[in-house]
Order: sequence, then structure tokens, then C-alpha cells
Amino acid sequence: MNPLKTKLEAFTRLSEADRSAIDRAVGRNVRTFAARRDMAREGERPRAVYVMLEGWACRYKTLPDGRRQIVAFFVPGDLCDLNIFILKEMDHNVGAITAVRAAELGRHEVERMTEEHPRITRALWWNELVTVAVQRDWTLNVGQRSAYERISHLVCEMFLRLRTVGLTQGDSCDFPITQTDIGDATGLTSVHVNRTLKELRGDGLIELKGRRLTILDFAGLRRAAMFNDNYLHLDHEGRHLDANG
Amino acid sequence: MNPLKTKLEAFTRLSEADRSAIDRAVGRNVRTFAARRDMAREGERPRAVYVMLEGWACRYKTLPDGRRQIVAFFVPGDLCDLNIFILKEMDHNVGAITAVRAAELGRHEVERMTEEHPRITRALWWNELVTVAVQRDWTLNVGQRSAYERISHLVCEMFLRLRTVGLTQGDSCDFPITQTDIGDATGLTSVHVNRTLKELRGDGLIELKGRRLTILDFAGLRRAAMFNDNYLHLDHEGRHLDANG
DNA sequence: CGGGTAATTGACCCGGGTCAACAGCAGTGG
DNA sequence: CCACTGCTGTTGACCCGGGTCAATTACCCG
Repeated sequence: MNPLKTKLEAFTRLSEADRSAIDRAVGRNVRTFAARRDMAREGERPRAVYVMLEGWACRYKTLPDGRRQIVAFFVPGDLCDLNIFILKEMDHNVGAITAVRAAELGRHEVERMTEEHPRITRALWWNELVTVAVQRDWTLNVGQRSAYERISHLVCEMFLRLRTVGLTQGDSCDFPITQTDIGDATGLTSVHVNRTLKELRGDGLIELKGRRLTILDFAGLRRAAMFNDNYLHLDHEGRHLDANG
Repeated sequence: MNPLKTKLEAFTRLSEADRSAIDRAVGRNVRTFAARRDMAREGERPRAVYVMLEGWACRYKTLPDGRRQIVAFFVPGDLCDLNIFILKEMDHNVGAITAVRAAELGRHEVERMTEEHPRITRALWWNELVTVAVQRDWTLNVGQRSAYERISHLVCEMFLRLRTVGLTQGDSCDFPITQTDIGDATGLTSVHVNRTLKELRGDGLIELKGRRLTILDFAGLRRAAMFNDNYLHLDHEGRHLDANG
């Protein structure tokens, strides 16, 4: 129900008090955004931390001549930089891709939660570190991989991230981004994304139609992408400890 | 003398107590690394936070077949992720480019400093947010810009970053990275970096020889790169306040 | 002076971009 | 119910920025 809770518990076990604190914080102020609307814009003063509850969004940056790079996808459970309030203005945009439901946390709510719940604080830090690690991996992806590898890599990553918040069904999941979005995220044109997806389909690695993704051969996809999931840091020992014990 | 202090004061004024706390933390355990040696390796357990004092280093990631992407440069005043201890293992390497002097902070030293000095903590948070913002900008750089633009952008960024720690002399600064390094950072081959640098020289934008960079036409370079410095967040109002007042 | 690393240059090639046409399909208004 | 509109996906023909390969020339340092 609460994807942030699910995600943080991939890192550490939380107490009942922790869990209900998260529920309270995330339940208080829920906003919705229509598909393709901006949730925050470059140049604005950061107003709130969003916790994604439903739908996909992205961070993106643009160049004066219109070129656009998606630098991150947001899926349920994701949240933007915790301490964003420190900054005077946003250096990037956040845009909804599908319709989005997101909880808005004010600076004081964040502060209170982290002061009263050290385990949550630690888990949120872990989450921040993973977010940066993902960003680094995207730099590697765009900088060194071929089109075929880039798209394979993106698919591997998103599938695993969705799985940790329980949004996969067996080998498939919703995948509501357009080929143009994939291009903007991988530094390719939508035309070439199309050709490359055709190849991936032809090689029996994935099936992608009607905003639905099915992984036909995960091992093969992983190999094609040279995907190494270590940067998602899903192997923390804390996951197996019980905070209630 | 202490580039971390200089850098944090680009964000906020520090008290005398703050300043000497930084000096103490950074003076305690200084290590040196030879040029081209790794300071930390992928797969290792994070042991310490390094604060760069002298020299250049980089974060880099490699693919199984040897392709290499530099995902960040470290110059004096930079430090790696504060809360790195939370993670079980490194997902990237840190390598010295030149000979490096760096202060090593253990987890308890970091904790003590942040507990006792809230202004430092805030400044360190600012620093972390800038670091991620830089990472995002690199993704944009590699994903959307042409070779000419990418290299111009890198030069603009590094020059400004060096300037905030007082390591520029007028329009020039040390620039001790090879053309291969520039290629690994921008997703280009060293051959093409060479050709592009020749062009930049030919256009009268920069001069680069003997590990020394001179900016001949900053406005032109900036325009060529479509460089927007907002992601470095150097404009914080706190810069003009005095914590001693 | 010798050996190794870094820079430079030329010839040639290819992955992915560009341009353009067209198909599929959802929504929407008459 | 259908025409219309607009977005997304698909495909082909052609081109170009940057890669590859290889040879040569500075450098730097012991």
C-alpha cells in the first residue's frame, strides 16, 4: 500500500512505530498531477519533498535549443532529495509522465520524522546514496554503452526497482513511458530506440507493447547490458535484522 | 590552506569554532597517494571519508570489457559521500590522477563534527546536494551535447570549481588530466578529444599545454557549452551572512 | 641517451542521427 | 456512428559525427 515503506524495508527492518510514522507522514498531504504536467520547475524555490505513491515521473534538464535529457525516473516509493530546502532554486525539472499521486512533505515534517526515528533516518540516507549511485550509473550508461546495451540496462534497472516495491507481476510490469522518453533518458533518438527495441524483441529478450513490459530472458538481457546490480545496494545485511526483536 | 573550509564558506559563513573544528578534523590523519593509484576499489567495504587536500582524483566505473567512464573529478576541497559507511560495498572506484594528499575521516569523527556543529552539517549537506547536481549535469552533458560542447562544458565547470577553492590564478589554473582522462569523462575517444581541443584552441577559446589551462574567452566558451552554472549553487544567500554576528 | 607515456595526425568506417512518409489507435466533438 | 485530430510507433533512404587503426612526434624522467 505504501511503497516508501516497502522500499525502506528492503534496506532495514522497521519497528511498528517507524512504520506508522511513515504512514502518517505520507498520508497527510497527497496531491495528484495530470500526465505530462510539470511537478516542479528549474529556477523555482524548492517547496516540498515529494514521495511518489502512484505513477511514473522523471527529472529532466533541457538545453536552450530544446534538447532534453531525462536524468532519472521516479516510480512509486521514490522521493526527491531530502534536504532540497537548503538550496535556493531548482536546477532541474520534475515532470509527471503518467498521472501521478504523490505525498508532499514540508520541511518540518521531514525534520520531525528524522529526529524521532533514527532507523528511518538511516534508511532515508541509504535511499539517498542509492539515488546518487543510480545517477552515476546513468552517466556510465550514456557515456560508454551502445544503444542496444543502454536500453537493455534501463530495462533491467527499472524492472528491479519496481520489483523492490512490489510492482512487478512475475516477469512483467507496467512500463508507461514512450519511445521518446526512452530516447531522452538514454541519449538516443526515438527512431533509433524503435529500431533497437525491435532488435531486442527479435532476440527474444523482452516484449513491450501497450505500456506493458515482459522480460522473456532476464539472464540474456543482463548479459547484453553488462548489468551489475551492485549499485542498487539491495544486499544490505540490515534487511535481515528485525528491529522489533 | 584548507580547501574544504574555503569551499564550505562559499555556502555559509562559519564561526571560529566551526573553522577550527574543520581544521582539526582535516589535520588529524593525512594520507598521500601516488599518481594513478587507486584510493578505493569497487567491491570493498567503505572505510573512510576522504577530504581532498591536494591533487586531482576521480571516481570511475568500468565495464567487464574494459570500457571506462570517469563519473566525477575530485579536486581540493571535495569529499566523497558523507554517509558512505551505511553501504556494504563500493559500487565504483576512486583513483588518484596526480599525486594526492587527502585527509581520512573515520565514521566517528564525521559523527562528532556534525553533532557539535550544525552549521558545518548544513554546509556539508549543501555540498552533497551540489555533488549530485553535478552528477546530473554530467549525464546531460554526455547524453546530449556534441564533443565540442562537452569539452567546453567540462572546462567551464572545472574552472569554476577550482576558483571557489582559490586554485585559479587570473584566467588560468592547473589542469593535470590527460586527453585520455578527458575522453573517459566525456564519453569520447582520446583521438577525438585531441581533434576537438585543437578546434577550441583554433577558435581562441582556451589554451591548454603542459598541464596548464588558460581561458582566453570565457564568455565564448560558456556560450559554446551552453553552460549554466546554476547547478553549482554558488548563489546561496547564506554566503553573505556572518555567523559571528 | 633510452624508454615509456601522452599528443598529434591521416585514412577510412560505422553506429546512430536526420528527414520523411505512413500506420495504428485513442479521444472528441458533431 | 463517423470524421477529424494528435500522439505514438514503424520503416526506409541517406548522411555525418565521432570511432578505429596506425604511424609519428613530442615530452618527461631517470
